[in-house]
Amino acid sequence: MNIGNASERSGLPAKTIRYYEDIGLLKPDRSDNGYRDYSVSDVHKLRFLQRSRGLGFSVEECRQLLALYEDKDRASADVKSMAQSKLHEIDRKIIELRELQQTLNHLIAHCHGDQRPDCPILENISGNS
Amino acid sequence: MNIGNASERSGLPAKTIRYYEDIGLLKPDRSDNGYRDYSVSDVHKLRFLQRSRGLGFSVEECRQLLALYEDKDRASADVKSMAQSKLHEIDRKIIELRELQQTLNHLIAHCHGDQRPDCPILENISGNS
DNA sequence: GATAATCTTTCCAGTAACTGGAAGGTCAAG
DNA sequence: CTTGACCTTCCAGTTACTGGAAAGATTATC
Repeated sequence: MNIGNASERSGLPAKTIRYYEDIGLLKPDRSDNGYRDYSVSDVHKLRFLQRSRGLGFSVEECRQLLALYEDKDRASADVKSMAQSKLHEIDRKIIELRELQQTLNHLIAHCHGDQRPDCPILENISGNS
Repeated sequence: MNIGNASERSGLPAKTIRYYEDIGLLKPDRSDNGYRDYSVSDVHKLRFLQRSRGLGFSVEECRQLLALYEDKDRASADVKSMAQSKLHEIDRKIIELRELQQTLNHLIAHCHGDQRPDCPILENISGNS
């Protein structure tokens, strides 16, 4: 499939997809006309990149995560410990998102334009867990 | 408090804190010696920035969220709808993180170095919800 | 079959959000 | 009063895109 189609399915702009190829995150086939030809598996990788980038993982982290399910010859222990550490990171991110959510909920519930100078939200907004 | 202290408490490097000042996210006082002097409220903002940046919100989104609890004169409806839309974004992010988590769990459970070329993880990694 | 619209290609420059390093001023300890 | 750990500004470099030009390929319309 062409890049436009891959872009639509992955949610990433074509520009970004080409950039990801430049930095070696994937290597799609080329059609006879020179156009990039993306497989279903390529699209899965792109979609994966789209998500994890949007959730605060760096490109290098994404590269590792992609390698994780591509390097089939890797030792099981390696793979597991890598995935495990990312799982912990994700746990932490979910907790932080919940705290952010609480903060915004407090904001909605308690501050309707009439709050005092030292609104308690200020104490909460930094996530005092 | 000096920038080093603010850096420690917020989890942001001093460089980044100065950069955030450059782009107008906060304006700490200055001591007589010219050193930046951060208030507790400044540190809350920095901590807030540290978190939301790490969770995939852009600097401009963070600027809006900061404005949201600083602009005390704003119409309540404005504030609420803004916070509300961010809440929805956060909901979506939490769901995406859970899906990422599932993907990694499957990876750990099913792929210990002996998977076939078309590992089912590939289907899952893109989050087919 | 010409032509126009809509792809696609590469390349190069610009932006966003930092990050590192130099050159120099300030401060607290010994 | 000097040493070391701070702090300052400024300028250059990096990461991760993003926009635009110039040109070739494909598809739609006349």
